Parts: sequence; structure tokens; C-alpha cells
Amino acid sequence: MDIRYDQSGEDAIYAKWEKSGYFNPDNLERKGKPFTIIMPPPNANGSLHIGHALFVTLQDIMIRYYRMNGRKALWLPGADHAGFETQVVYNKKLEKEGRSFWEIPKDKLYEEIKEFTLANKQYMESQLRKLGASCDWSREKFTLDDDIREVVYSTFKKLYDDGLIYRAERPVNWCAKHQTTLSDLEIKYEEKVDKLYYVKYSLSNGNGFIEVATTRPETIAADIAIAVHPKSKWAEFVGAKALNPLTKKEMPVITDDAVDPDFGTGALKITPYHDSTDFEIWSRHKKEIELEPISVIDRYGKMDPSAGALSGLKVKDAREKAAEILKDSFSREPEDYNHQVSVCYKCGTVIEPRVMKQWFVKMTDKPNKGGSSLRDLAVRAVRSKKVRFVSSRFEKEFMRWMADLRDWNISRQIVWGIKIPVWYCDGQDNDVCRSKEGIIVSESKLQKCPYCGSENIRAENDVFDTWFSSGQWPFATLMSKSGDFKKFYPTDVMETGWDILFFWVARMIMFGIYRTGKVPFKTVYLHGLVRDKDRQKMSKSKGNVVNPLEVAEVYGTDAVRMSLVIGSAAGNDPVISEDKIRGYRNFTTKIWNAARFVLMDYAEPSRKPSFTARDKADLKEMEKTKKDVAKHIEKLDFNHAAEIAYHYFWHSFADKVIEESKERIKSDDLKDPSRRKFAEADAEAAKEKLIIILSECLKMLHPFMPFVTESIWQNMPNKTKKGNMLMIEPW
RNA sequence: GGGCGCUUAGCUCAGUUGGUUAGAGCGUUGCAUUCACAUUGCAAAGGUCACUGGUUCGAGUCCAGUAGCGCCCACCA
Repeated sequence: MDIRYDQSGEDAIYAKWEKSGYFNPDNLERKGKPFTIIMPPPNANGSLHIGHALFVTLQDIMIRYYRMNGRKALWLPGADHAGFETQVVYNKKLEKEGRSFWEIPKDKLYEEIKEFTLANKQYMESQLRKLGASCDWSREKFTLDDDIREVVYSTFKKLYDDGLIYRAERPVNWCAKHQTTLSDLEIKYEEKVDKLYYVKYSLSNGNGFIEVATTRPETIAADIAIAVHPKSKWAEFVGAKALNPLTKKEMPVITDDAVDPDFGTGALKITPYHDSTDFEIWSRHKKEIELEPISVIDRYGKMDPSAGALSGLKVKDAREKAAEILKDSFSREPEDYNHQVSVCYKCGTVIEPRVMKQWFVKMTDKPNKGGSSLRDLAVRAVRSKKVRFVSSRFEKEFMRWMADLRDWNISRQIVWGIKIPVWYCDGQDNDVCRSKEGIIVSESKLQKCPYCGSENIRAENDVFDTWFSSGQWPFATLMSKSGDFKKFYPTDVMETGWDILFFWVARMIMFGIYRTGKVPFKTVYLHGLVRDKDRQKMSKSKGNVVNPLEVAEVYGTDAVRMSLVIGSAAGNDPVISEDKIRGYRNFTTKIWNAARFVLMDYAEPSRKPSFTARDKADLKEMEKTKKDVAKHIEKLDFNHAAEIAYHYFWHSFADKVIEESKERIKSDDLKDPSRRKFAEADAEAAKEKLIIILSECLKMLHPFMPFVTESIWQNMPNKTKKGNMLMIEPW
């Protein structure tokens, strides 16, 4: 063995593993049932960061352990086109290059992003290899693969046929910067101080006025009613007409329970196209209101011509100008008002509610043929422990989120994604077609309307919310190779970050059960966000980012893996620092040197070793430790499993067992002819004990530190012939 | 406005059905070491387990409350 462990040999070890074919469970001779993990596909829009290294480590620990422990272990890797996220990244890239995203033709943009994504994907694959990920590359999937799309289309069709997907015009979250709608999960709230204006709406009969509090005077031109609470002081005016202070149009005064009598003045202006509450109130009172709602804000966040004097202004400027124009209609001075404003989770642009025709998934309604809602399918599976969360507190989070679900807008007006498989027939030349409002859901391309035969059809332009397709990942990935679904589904563990519990995990559970009748995975293990030693989030601007590949280059991949797994329980944010990694690099060196000592002058024993009582106790302790490590891995308590292995190797095996053996191995008795025979046998037994324990320790440490253990294994004299790889040694 | 979580050694954290004297890593201090490893060993110092009360033979662990911190969710204009 070399005097030093050389981590630059890691690539060669990985290549040997990969070449062996044993990443593919089909090539493993195992009697046990499969053990399956579907890798959360990393977004192919950048390079891997420390969070990826964390999931690789945790999942690889399980896969390597079960592979050694008699199971057909499948870890199916993938890459995510990550629709909106990637488009945002690419948009930024173009901005840096001084090009305009919006001036590039859509087809060309798609091709450019595709090229960008595929290049990233390829790079990421090499990084996963560097981290030691023992996944089955022969089964790798990309979220835009044809067979994945087909599964996604067929799920959409099934949902549509079951009445769980519909198209509707209603207020949706619009990001003016990214020019797309977003789901309720893709917006966040920011605290903002705005002015609360008190505006008088005079009654047309001259009997005074109603006072309305609003933060949005710029939308007054789009007001079509005043709503008051039935028990408020304004109730006496219900049925009267109020005058719009800008347009002077007569608007009905109506009553609705949704109005809070204790907030503001207890009266609400109804602007259906710019506020979702207003839209709902309007929907309930269409008949009384009569006026048609209008929009005064365009898709770019500017006032449109129907806003009259405000036309062309940005919303913020329009607000100030409106306040100026309305000065005489104010009943009192505007107040500072502190409230939560919804913004785009990516760029922080204020979300403008706009009314648009979009596709929605019903979350809480039953299918039209009967059965359970998507929500109920998932809730029941979790409640009955068919899906178990680690740590269990996420079960509470999950249930609470499921409790108040609203329908999910899955339409996105972006280029980078899977087109919604819908055509619209403008001909509508027969009743069947008209009854479907010209909507045609089709898994394949169409030339003409299948209902009326008209060739006057056009394809839907919108693409899916990426989570709609990635929510189908566990079964979609297994459906493409024949036999896989049957063999590997449901999968065993879904290991991912808790930040995407709602975005992804919840959707996978719903769609998984909906499509296959079975849960997609039995256990969800959620890890946290990797933080620096001061518990700070890592970010480029703070300069505290640890690039896993760079530190692996310096300290070895094994050290990086160990520092990610030790010291953090499930669901908590792991803390990592270069000092910590250096500490585990020292451990790597310790392992290497201990092995070097054990293997030094080792020869096959000439007789059956006669172990002393102490030897037997040492061997027993090793067995016990190994069982303990296995137990903790199986409990998904990787933190302790790693710590036990670490502690045993260093402070029992190296510090005690090896140290105490030195006397016997180097005994002066060996030089004394009268004692020599006994001493030789004893030295041999000591050496034999050391090599047995070392050998078992390598197995025990392999799932955590695959490279150094495999590379020592290659020097072991007693390694079994077959394959000569620790990776597939029986645990 | 609702909910969840955290508070244990100087620092970062474990402590999974309540059970001897509360642990690890790093850091600190002292000593040792040409002998696999200074990327080392041995040893030491360091904790009223946030606070208050309760259940119990027994509480870091269970219950209630208080304080501080963090996070998630939410269409009161």
C-alpha cells in the first residue's frame, strides 16, 4: 500500500464500479426483494451544490447498505428540465449578455434553453459520479423524455375524463416580470407599508355617501359595486346606487358576509378583475350588479386605456396620480397601513391578480364517476401509515396543508416546458363539439377536430406547471422499462428536502395513488437546508458557499460525505464547515494508516488461529457494533450509524485493539527460542484478529465512505474472488 | 391572524418507547511520541439540560404555563 491515501484515485474506483455493471440491480445476484429509491432529479440549470451532495450521501448510504445486504438495490437517477426555474435562470443569463428574452422568437428560445439544459445535465452527471453516487445510469430519465411526456399526457387525459381537470376564467397570480401565472405555492408574502385611502362614494339619490377604505385607488375605474356587511352601519343603503368617483357610473350597493364590518370602514369596493375576494363576491351577486367587470391593468403591470387619465402609468405611479385626482373625494387623510403583499417567489415582483382562462386541477372534489378526491387519497394514505414521514413532525405539516387546499392552476405562459395536450376547435360544427366548448384533449398531435371534423383548430400554447409532471416521477420513471414497474413500485424511500414537501412530495402521493392505486413510496425522509458553521444560509452574495466538488478535490469525497451525515438528525438543517470536513479527512487518513499497519507483513496464517479470550471479546464487540450500525441505517438514523462506525473504528479498533496487539506482534519472545513457537502462534492470532476486524470495518464504513474503503479493500489478501469489489461484498 | 419547531459544554449539535455518574466533534490546557498515522496518542478543564409549576419511586426525556429565537401557512380591502 502507498504510504498515503491518494484521493485522486477516486475517479478510477468509480469507473471500476460503473464498469462492473452492479449499479444495475438486474446484474446483482440477490435473493432479497428489491430496495428502490427514485432520485429527486436535480434541476439541470446549474451545477451541483452542497444540498445535492447531501442527498447523494444519504441516498447512497441506503443503496450501498442494502446492495451489500442482500437486496436488489435500484437507485434510479434523473434530471429535471425545471420549467419555470430554468427559464428564470436563462432569462438572467440573457440579461447579463445584454440580450432580451422577450425579443427572441419562442422556437429559437426553446432550442437555446434546451441546449443550455442538456449541457448542464451532462455536467451534473459527471458531478454525481464524483460524489460516488452508485445509481443505475442505464435507467436514467430526463423529465422531457418522450416516454415521460406520454405518461404525463395520459394522466392529464384521465384527470380530464374524471372531471378533475377543468378550464376556467378566474383571478390567478400574475408575475409581470416573468409574464406568467403562478400557483399559490409559488408566491410568498412580504410585509409592506402602503397608504390606506378613505374614499367617499356618493349616493346617486343625494342622500350622503358611503366611505370605503382601499389601498388601491388606481383600480377605482374598474369598480362595479360597493359591498357592505349586512350588520354594518351602511346596511341601510343596500339597494341604493353609489357613484363611482372616477367614472361617475352608478354602481349597486350590495351586501355580502365576506365583508368584515370591523375592518376599515366596513364597506368594500368591488373590483372583480383585480382582486380575488371581489371576484368571488361578484360571482355571487352577478344578477344584482349587472355591470360587466373590466380590467384596467395590462399584462405588463401598466394601466391600460380603460383607466382613462391613468392610462400608460405603472401601477405604483397610477396609485399616486389617482390619489391626487381623488383628493376631493377623500373623507379623511390617508393612513399608513402595514400589510402582507403577495410577490413572485423568484423575483419579488408584486403579484397582480388577473382574470385569465387557465387549467385547474380539482384537489378536493370527487371524480365524476365517484371515488375519492386527490386530497382524500393522499390524506388517507398518510393517516393509515402507508406513507410514513421521517421525521414524524412533517406528517402534521402535511395534514395541515392538505386541510385547506384550493384548486391548482397548472397553466404557465412560459416556453420551457411540456405543452398542455389540448386543442381548441374554432369550427365547432356539431353539437358534440359545441357541448365540449371546442376543447379537445389529445395525447397525440391533431390535424382536425375529432368531433366535428373541422380543420380550424389550434393547439394550447400554455405549458404545465413543472410540478404537475414531476409529481408523476416515481411511476413515470418506472413505466418506461418493461417489468420495472411491477418489480420496483411502490418504491421504498423518497429522500428529499423538506422545502418541497408541498410542491413535490404531496403531489407525488396524490398522483401516485390516483394513477396506480398504490402509494409511490413507503417512507419519506426529509432533510434540511445545509448551513455554514454560523448557521447561516449559504449564498453566493455572503461568500459562504461550500462547493462540494471543490472541497472533495482537496479533502476527498469521503470526508465531505461524512461531514454531511454526522451531526444532523432527520428534518434538521445540517451544518458544515471546512474545519469539519478537514476533521473527517483526518479520519480517512486514520483508516488508511490503520489498514497499512494491519496489512504490513501480513501473511496467510499457517495454522488455525487460537484466539485469546480478549481476542474473542474484541471480535464480539466488532460484531455488535456492526449490527448496531445496520440497525441505525435501517431506522434511517444515518447520523448515529455513521457516528457509531466512526467512533468504533478510531477509538476502539485503532486506539485500543491495534495498540494492544502491538506487543504481541512485536514481542521480544519471538527472539527467544524457548518461547518462540508459542509467541509465533500468538502473533499470528493477533494479526488474524486485526485483519478480520479491519475487513468488517471496511464493510461497515463503505456506505458512508465508499472510496477509501474500496481502495483499501483492493489491497486486502482475503478478499473474495468474485468481482473483487467491496461494493458487492455481503454485509 | 393560525400552526410548527428550537433553547443541552466556549462553538456546532446528538440524546427515538422516562431508568445508574448527561454525550460527540471541533476548540482550550497539560503531557507523550524516532515504534501505521503530528492528518497522532494519553489525560484534564468545562453543563442548576431556557425559566416556573405538575405527573412519577425516578424527568434533559411526559404534561401545563412563561420568555427568547427560528420557520411554515393565510384572498381582511
